[in-house]
Amino acid sequence: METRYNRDEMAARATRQAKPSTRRGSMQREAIAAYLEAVPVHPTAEQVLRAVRKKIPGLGLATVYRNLEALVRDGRASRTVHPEGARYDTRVDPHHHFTCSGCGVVENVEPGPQEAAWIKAFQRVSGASVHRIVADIQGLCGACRRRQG
Amino acid sequence: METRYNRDEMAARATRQAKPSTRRGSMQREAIAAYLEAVPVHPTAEQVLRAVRKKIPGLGLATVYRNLEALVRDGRASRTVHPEGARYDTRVDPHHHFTCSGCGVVENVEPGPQEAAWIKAFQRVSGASVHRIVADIQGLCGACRRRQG
DNA sequence: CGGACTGGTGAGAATGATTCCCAGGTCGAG
DNA sequence: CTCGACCTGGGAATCATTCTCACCAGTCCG
Repeated sequence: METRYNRDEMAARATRQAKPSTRRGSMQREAIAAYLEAVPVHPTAEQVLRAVRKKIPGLGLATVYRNLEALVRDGRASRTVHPEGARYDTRVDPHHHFTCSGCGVVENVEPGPQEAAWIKAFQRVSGASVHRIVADIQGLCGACRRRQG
Repeated sequence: METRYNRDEMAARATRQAKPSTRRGSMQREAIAAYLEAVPVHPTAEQVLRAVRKKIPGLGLATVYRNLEALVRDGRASRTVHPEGARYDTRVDPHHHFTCSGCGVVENVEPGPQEAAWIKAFQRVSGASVHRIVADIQGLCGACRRRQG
């Protein structure tokens, strides 16, 4: 209950968008998308909630999940499963992830040059068709490596 | 309560194992390990429970999780996170997974030949050290491809 | 033999992430 | 202004996983 929309924000969003007839997204959704784009880490839903609540104090967790799911469905974000909860990301083109087992940070990694050939060979041998490939590289980032051993 | 150990099974296990003094594992653990090794799919904990209960009817879910965790800790199995629950596997050497989005089956994929060079380049550029790399290839397996489109 | 100890067990409670449900609020069209 | 489509926040519900606990089998020590 008590939705308390912010008129100014809504107006600003409407201005930003080209189409006034079909209302797409909401202040909450755009705030979530903006946060995702602004932040280099790959946050969990909980992290998104905490961060966006600074802009929209009443924000609910269900709304965060709902909008993250919508962003993924619309191709504006991608979701990656991780041992400790799903991570979200605005990059939707093919890329991989590096996870530091020291500090838990997740960074993007560019695809390798020979990956396509490997996939092609796999498709030929197995008879399967490949839609996408996601690699998770696990290790210690430079900072953690220096700090630890 | 009511543990109801099966004497014959316990004896058989003891005979199978070389060391009689240090008791390692239990009938339940060995049954779980045997199932994992026998099955080509990458089962979830729930699937393991259902299958091994045919041998050990009273088996509890907590025991399955406990022993899967122990097997992973001892390097006898590996665990992979997946959008729908964790999957377990007796292969512990470097390899990747193919997931069919049609039937949900998970198959092993051998590492590509140029993977090592790619990792080496990544380590050089990022300053990180890599422990392991797990790729998940998503697509349609041959059977689902023929059945669908 | 007998009793303390260890390690494993099954049941059910607890947890944590995610989704569902619902009674609203907001906006645009008519 | 009213209607309807869409979206919201909160709390209940769900689901996988972990924790807690009373208990039991085998071992060690006397």
